[in-house]
Amino acid sequence: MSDARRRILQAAHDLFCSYGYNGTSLKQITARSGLPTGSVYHHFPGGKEQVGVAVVQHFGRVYGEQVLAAVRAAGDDRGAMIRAVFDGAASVVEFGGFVDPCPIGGVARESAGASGVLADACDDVFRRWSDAAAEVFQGDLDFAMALIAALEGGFIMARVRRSGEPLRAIGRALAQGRGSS
Amino acid sequence: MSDARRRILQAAHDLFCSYGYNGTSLKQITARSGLPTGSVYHHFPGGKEQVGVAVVQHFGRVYGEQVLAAVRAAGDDRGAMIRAVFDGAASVVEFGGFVDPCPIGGVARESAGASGVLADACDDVFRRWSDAAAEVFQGDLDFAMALIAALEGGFIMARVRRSGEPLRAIGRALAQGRGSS
DNA sequence: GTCTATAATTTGATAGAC
DNA sequence: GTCTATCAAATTATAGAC
Repeated sequence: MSDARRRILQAAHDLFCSYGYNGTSLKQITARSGLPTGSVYHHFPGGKEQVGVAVVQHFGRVYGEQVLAAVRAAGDDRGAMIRAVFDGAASVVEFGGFVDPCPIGGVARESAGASGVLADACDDVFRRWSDAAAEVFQGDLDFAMALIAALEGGFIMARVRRSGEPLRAIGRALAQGRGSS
Repeated sequence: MSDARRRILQAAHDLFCSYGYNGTSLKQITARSGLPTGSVYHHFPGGKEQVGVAVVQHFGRVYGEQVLAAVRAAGDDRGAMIRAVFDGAASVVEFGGFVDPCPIGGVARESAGASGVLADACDDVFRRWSDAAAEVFQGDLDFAMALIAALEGGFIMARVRRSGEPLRAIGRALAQGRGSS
């Protein structure tokens, strides 16, 4: 991947995390990446929508690996795993000034009714995350999806409250009765 | 509440559910409500942001009552309650053509990094929902928040997949070990 | 591949007649 | 309270020099 492409994706990612997909303009992306409009359209002829798809695909993989690593690091105890993920998410949100730590959920909600290719890219990421998490949880795909959904919802609640506590509360609730240590 | 105000709120609600807050223009709201720009600014001098706050406050109350009624109707069995809520949500999403059944979560995510008054209105709604649900669940505020977060996340997953199944899967997972019938 | 200039449209919002 | 006309700014996208 070229340096220019990387800078565009990183800038778009950061802006989507703060303002969402529709709330971010192409001008903001060029300003933050330091590259002019022409370069963005050279690397992404499909314009903003193609940038969005690339952000979802690239960072969907990155965050999937990160969360999975955090889950595995927590060991065998399922309750401890859950607590570790949500407590970690709370810390990240608090430390980051209550910016969305991941752009996927926001892009998904904004694109669901408007852009088929963006929505499909988001669905694909959710499927990969769910399948990967299900492996850790002894094939329990239902619980894996519940975990991801609760994480996405928790990000929303934590951001508008400007507090990591909702995420920690959700982690406590989900760990309950799941072998929490 | 005047008829004009009601029509504006309903139009904005419907559009937010389909396209989100930033994805909806004032022109779309006037077209759908059948009222001109001047009327919108007469009833909402604060413009689009004030319309957004009013939508969140009004429909936050409406949907809070609806979900609470559904929860109570399911009876004493906590697992059955949870299943009823998520199965019901899945049906609503499927029947509605995979439009968001509630605009709050989307507005919350889009406003969190941009509009203080909108984010505060969303936080207020989440607090009311959580407190009301906690009463049903014997004061378990953690679990009430987890339920709401999972519902919000489930809406996102269901919409991009164009299927109610993610919501049903999440309901099964959360009901597990909670006295499901 | 990078950059500037600009086109065509849409945005939220205002003014003022009725 | 309703409605039309309009503004200034921002939007995505394109053309073409370098």
